Amino acid sequence: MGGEGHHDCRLDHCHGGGLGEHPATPELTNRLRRKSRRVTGARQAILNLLRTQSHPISIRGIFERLPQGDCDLATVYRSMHLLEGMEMVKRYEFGDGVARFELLRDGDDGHHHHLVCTRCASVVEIEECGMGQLEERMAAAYGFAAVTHKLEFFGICPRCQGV
Amino acid sequence: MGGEGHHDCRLDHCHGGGLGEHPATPELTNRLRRKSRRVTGARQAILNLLRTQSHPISIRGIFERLPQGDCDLATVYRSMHLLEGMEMVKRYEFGDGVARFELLRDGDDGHHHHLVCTRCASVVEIEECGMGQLEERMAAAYGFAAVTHKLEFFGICPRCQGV
DNA sequence: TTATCTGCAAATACTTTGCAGGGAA
DNA sequence: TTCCCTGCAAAGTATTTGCAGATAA
Repeated sequence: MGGEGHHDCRLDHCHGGGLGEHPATPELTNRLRRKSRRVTGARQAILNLLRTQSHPISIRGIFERLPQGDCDLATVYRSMHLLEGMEMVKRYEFGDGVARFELLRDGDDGHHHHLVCTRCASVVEIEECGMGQLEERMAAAYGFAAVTHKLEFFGICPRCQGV
Repeated sequence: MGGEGHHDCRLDHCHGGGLGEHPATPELTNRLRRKSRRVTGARQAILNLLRTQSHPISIRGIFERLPQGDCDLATVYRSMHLLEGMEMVKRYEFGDGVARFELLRDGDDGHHHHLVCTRCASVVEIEECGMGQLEERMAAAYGFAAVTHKLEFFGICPRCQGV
C-alpha cells in the first residue's frame, strides 16, 4: 500500500511550542478524568491531533505530526492502547501491517467502514452497512455470542485511474 | 488473539524424512509448471501441508508443522509470496498482526469469510456473503474501480462461552 | 505525597533481503 | 548448463517493555 496521504498541516496543531500549549477540549479530557486517568500534555496533544483528522491515522503518522516530535513514540503507542481500551478511539487494519486509529465521538460506537485506494491509500468514509441481520444470523447458526464484524472496501480511486 | 489451535498431526505429512518424500498432487505442481516456476521440495511440502488445513494458517504455523523444520522460515515467506501472486493461496488478516493463508482450488477465487473466536481463535468458514451489489454501489457512488472487500466476523464460540 | 506517566533504550515479533552455494529443467 | 531457488545471516519495520526520573492530582 502507498503512503499516508498528505500532511494536512492545520494551524491549530502546527504552531510549534511545548505540549502544554495544546489543551484538548473539555469533552475529551473529561472522558479521561471520568475514568481517573491523568490528563497529560502528551494525551492532550494526541487527542487534539486526532480531532483534526478525517480519516484513520497510523501511530507513526501521529508521532510525526506532533509538534517537533517531542512526544516519544513509545508514549504514542501506550496512549493509543489506553484510548482504545477506553473506547475513545477505534482501531482499523487495512492489511498493510499498520494499525490506524480514529477518534470516537462520545456515545458513538464508531461503526462505519472505509473504501481504501490500493494505489494511493486515499480513504472514503462509508456510513452504509446493513450487516446487523447478518451478524444475528451468524450468532444463531453457529452459536457464537457477541458477534461483530470488520468490513473494508478496496479499489482504485478516480484520481489513480487517470494516471 | 490466542494460539494457533491444535497441531492436527495428520500422518500424511508428519512421517518425517526429507522434503523429497512429500510430492504434492499433480493438480498443484502443474499450476507451478504452467507459470514456469520450479517444483521444489520446499514448495511441494508447503502445498501438501496447506492441502490438509481446513482454516487459514500462519507462516510460522506452516514452518512449525513442516517435517523437522528443515525448510527455512525465509523460504516459507518467499513461497507464500509467490503462491499469493499466482493466486494459488489467499491471504487473510484477522487483526492480530499475523497473516494467514488458505489454499485456493483451481478456478476458485476463494471468496468467502470467517467467523473467528476472539478468545480461542477457532474459526468457522462462512460461505454466504451477498455483498456484490454493495461493491457495485461503492464503485458507482465514489468512482472507484475494481472494488473488492474484506469482511470477517468475530465473536465468542460456544465452547468459550461455557468457560 | 503518591500513583501514574514519560523518555530512553533494549527487546520482541513479523517480514524482507543480500549473497553464495545447490538444484530443477 | 543455466537460472531459479534455498539456507543463512543480517537488516527493516511495527510494537512492547523495564526502569528511573518527571508529573498530575
